Amino acid sequence: MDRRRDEIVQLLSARGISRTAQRLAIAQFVLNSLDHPSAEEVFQAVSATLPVLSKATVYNTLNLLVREGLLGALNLQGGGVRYDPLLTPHSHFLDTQTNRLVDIPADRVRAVEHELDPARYQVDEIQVIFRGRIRSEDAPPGPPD
Amino acid sequence: MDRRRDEIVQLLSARGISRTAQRLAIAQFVLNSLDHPSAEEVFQAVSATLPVLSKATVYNTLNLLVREGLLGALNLQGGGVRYDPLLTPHSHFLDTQTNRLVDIPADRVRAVEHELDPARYQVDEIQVIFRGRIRSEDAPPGPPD
DNA sequence: ATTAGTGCAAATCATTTGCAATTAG
DNA sequence: CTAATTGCAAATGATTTGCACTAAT
Repeated sequence: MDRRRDEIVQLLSARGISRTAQRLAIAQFVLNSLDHPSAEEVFQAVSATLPVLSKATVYNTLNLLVREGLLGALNLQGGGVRYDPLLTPHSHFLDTQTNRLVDIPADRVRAVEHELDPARYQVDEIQVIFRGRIRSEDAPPGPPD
Repeated sequence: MDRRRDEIVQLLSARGISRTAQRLAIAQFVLNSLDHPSAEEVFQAVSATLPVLSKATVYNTLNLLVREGLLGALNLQGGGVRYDPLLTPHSHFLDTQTNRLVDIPADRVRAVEHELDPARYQVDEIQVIFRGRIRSEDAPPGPPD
């Protein structure tokens, strides 16, 4: 991880996306973000470093990155889209207390993929969202079961 | 299935929801619907039988039913909430061709529930959405178009 | 009669779009 | 220079809200 300007420029120009200060800043922020930011959060964060920025450009650029397959988008309830730079298959856990969304490795839920009859269902994508509480982020070594 | 007025009235009054023509009509429609309608679709359908109806009332009533645990709500991408009268745990398959959303019995994906470490994650709800194509049109459950 | 529910229109919220000014190639 | 990109503000679409009016208990 930790993609920096050089790599970002590469990714963009490889797809014929012309290089602008706004796109660079937005892409660099969102492609390095760990916490699934909303468009508003991207706007706030990037505005801090790049004073000349409009929301329209944020939306345009985020849509562009998604369209080009560089960024994932997922919408949970509450009418807000969240962006996710992790493109390999994985699931999400939404902590209903903190509203924090954390990634769950794909192998944890790999079982699902084989549960539907392939003769009837052609599965292109599986989205799994767990909702509940995370007991501790840094897990103090609790007593084993 | 096939809940009709008597049962609906029961369900509502059991929760102290006063009986109005609008609520009855909306509840009767949505609690019997098989195809996960949107608020707009509920409005259209119910308006046909109950000419005096506003969208505000549709939203109010749908929110009420969800709040009272009589109806499920799920929002997929595209910014629209869909309502689901099936309250027992189950998954969904979204046919990306027809945009049709079908229920998948819970036992098909039961495996997921045991994949996360309960010491770290307290799972209250699991939402699974499959996206792809449904192959067979031979004898799908539910009425034909 | 008192309270709750409804309809309408205005208000929000997130996102999109039209267009003139600006910048990239 | 010519086309693409930006910012702004207005437009959109889904949902909510304020308030006068009507129906429920």
